[in-house]
Amino acid sequence: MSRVSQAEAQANRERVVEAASRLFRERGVANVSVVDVMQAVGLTQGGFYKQFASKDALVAEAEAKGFADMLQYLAALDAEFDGHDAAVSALCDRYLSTDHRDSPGAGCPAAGFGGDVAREPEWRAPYVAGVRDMAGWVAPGKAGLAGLATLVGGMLLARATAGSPLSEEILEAVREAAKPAGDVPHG
Amino acid sequence: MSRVSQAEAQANRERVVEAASRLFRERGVANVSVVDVMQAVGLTQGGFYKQFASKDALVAEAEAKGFADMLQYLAALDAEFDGHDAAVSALCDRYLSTDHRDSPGAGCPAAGFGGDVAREPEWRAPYVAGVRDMAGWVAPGKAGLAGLATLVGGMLLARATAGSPLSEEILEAVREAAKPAGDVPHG
DNA sequence: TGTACATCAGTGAACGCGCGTTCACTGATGTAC
DNA sequence: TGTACATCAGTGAACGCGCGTTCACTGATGTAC
Repeated sequence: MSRVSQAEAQANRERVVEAASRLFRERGVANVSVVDVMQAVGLTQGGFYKQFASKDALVAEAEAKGFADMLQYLAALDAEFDGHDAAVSALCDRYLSTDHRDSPGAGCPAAGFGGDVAREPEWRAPYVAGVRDMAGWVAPGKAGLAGLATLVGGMLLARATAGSPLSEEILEAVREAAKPAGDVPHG
Repeated sequence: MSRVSQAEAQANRERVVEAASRLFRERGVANVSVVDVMQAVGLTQGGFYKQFASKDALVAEAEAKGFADMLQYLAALDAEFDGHDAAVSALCDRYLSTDHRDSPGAGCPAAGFGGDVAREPEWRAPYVAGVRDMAGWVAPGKAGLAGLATLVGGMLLARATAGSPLSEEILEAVREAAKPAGDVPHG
């Protein structure tokens, strides 16, 4: 295969960003190579630089894609539940689940990219925008920031202790603490 | 320099663990090489394997050292303040400070190692033990786990957004939410 | 206490390997006429 | 619509580099007598 159509090239580019967004969240940016990403979409490494200036540039796009997907998921929760409070409560349950803990590649970008972004100032712009958006959905102002911090911290601790009973204890404890007061259980 | 005394060798070994514990928290395990660690204590890379089986083995010791230092710090807080509740409240203020945000190498190991440990099952044993100890100090049972999650999540988000005003907003919001109810301000 | 020698912490060069990036090349796509 | 050719997405080999780890060597330490 050599040249492909412009539409196919654009689709390939998007698939690269999606694969990178997933792999970076699963293994961390430093543990995923350009070869890994390109192989994940069935291409060879050489073509990468026809689409991206550098691996760093891909990281920024992968973050933005992760947050865009997350916001879409949050909007879908609002559509699914009757009232925003119920949607927020449902997010707490789903966020602090073993499913989410064990699927970082498809999970929250604030948790999945946080460790890497904390160390690399160059990657912060999409992260800052994404955190503002997510926190704003959880609740206006400080309550949303604090609520998001609890969710993200709970997920980080649950993942870092996965395989020990402590991990499930953390999920349960944070689930109870994070849900809006006066909430009733739902399935 | 060639052979040194047994006491000096033991001291060198401890200095290596301390330097590794600091560097790993600052830059992440994957971004710190064995050469980096040995240079930080003024030794050459070859001698590393006289003291440690592998870089992985060093990670486990560096985690344990980080948590041991943290627990010592928490014990010192209890000695400094009048009553455990006051000590916990003081921890929230100091934990969620810009000083702590900007000093990951000397800061909380649950936050500093969390991102790496979440990805590497082999490194989890010291982390699980450390999180249990820290959470137990914050409060017994689920309240301690949830409280620690909020602190760790707040610090992760604050570090990943450092350089933006959002970072300080997060610290303030989580500080207010994390402190025990009915607490009075202190300096 | 003094001597002879075995031990081994630390040195520094080397190893194979995978990394991010570059580049000459390929050949279907897209375009000018 | 058909032809001629320029474009450029993707290939695959190569680059210099830093990684974790190994190893022959050094010489002061530690010990046996």
